[in-house]
Amino acid sequence: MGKRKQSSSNMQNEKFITECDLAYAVCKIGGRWKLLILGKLEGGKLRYSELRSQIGEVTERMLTLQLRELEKEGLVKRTVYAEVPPRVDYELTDIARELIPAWRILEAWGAKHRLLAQHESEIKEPETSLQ
Amino acid sequence: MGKRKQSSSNMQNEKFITECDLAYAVCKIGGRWKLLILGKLEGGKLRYSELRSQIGEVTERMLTLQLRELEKEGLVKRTVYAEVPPRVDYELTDIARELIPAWRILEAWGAKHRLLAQHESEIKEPETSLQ
DNA sequence: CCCATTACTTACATTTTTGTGCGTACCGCA
DNA sequence: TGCGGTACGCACAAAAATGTAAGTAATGGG
Repeated sequence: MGKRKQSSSNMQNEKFITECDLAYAVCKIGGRWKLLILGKLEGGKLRYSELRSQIGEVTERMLTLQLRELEKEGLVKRTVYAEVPPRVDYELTDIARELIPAWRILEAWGAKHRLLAQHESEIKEPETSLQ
Repeated sequence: MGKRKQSSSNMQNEKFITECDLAYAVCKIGGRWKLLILGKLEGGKLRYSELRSQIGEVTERMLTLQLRELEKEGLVKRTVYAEVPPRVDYELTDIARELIPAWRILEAWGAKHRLLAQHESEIKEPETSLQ
């Protein structure tokens, strides 16, 4: 999340991979906390502190980093009010909203297959099988 | 990609985050080479060596790791033939195919916004502006 | 016996991402 | 003058992902 080495193989490969439109898109939403943030913002504008408390586990540093990236990528809009104490709020851009249909599908898929996966693991691993 | 520390904050956070169905789903396809692999397999079965040569930049190690994960996640099916030299092929599972509609949307989004992003950067950075 | 082929392993190095803890500016209020 | 609240920034550390270079097994063919 800090600057990256432009010349590393890693970076070159990323460029190569994101020539695929699909990989490019997933890349934009692939950060650890990004989807959670975007999800919270679907309901409307939120301030930094609201996001922080709604997400709970996220640290301020991570929240800031992810918001900055989302902003750069054009998925969220950041608005700063010249007040003290400071007030900043974040909202989805139209570009982000275009992704919502895809989110819905992925969400449904996730819900379905997570349940299946849990079920399977229950079958495979009977709780502390004696003998 | 090696084993992960079950107790790390990182791991705990991942568990927390993937309680969100959407994040869970994206997590499954989020590896570096996964989407490229899945994309190639959309056209049908391919053997290991075919994938390797079609993707080009990927190393054998990475290809193997990503395929193993996709297999664990139930997105690809691996078939080994008892021959020498060995022959192994990979194909999408039904679970993976359920994701295709979402891929199409993301792909279209990626194509559209990548072009826009390129266009913007051309405006902002006139090619080696003299004076 | 030596070689080529395929689909991997393994050990190791590098790069990137994520997390921790603490510090900052601003101003109004007590 | 000291304190509290907001939205960060920074240095550092840990963990995870990715990349590099080499090696392996099995076996049919020369």
